[in-house]
Amino acid sequence: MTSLMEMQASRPGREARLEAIWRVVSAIPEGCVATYGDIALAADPPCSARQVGWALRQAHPAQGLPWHRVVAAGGRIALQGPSSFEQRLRLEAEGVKFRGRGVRMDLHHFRSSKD
DNA sequence: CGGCTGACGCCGT
DNA sequence: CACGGCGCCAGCC
Repeated sequence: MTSLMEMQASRPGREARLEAIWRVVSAIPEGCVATYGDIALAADPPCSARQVGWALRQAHPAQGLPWHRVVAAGGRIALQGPSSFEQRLRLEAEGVKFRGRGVRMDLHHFRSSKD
């Protein structure tokens, strides 16, 4: 009996939270970007921006999640190293314009239909 | 239990 | 623009 209870008690929804966040991310249209904070608030239930970063890290490449469309506040690329380069290339391939180090949020910022 | 580390965000200096 | 501090939260040691 502990097995069932333990399953719900020890993991109150690790997977559920991941899916809630992934769902919002996958809804970002091509050529658009959203911030970690946006995703956090749009998720159901809402969470913190940190958790969004955590969720993206847990995601598998095979999921085909558009992780590159998630940027930090102000359009900054939060990833570091080679990954940040890859993210920028992927975004530019979708027609996303940059200004300096960050995305032109005035052109590509996507907001959930609910707002 | 405590401390450290991140794909965060915001505000102050 | 560069730090630095604080809140935030999951994971690891």
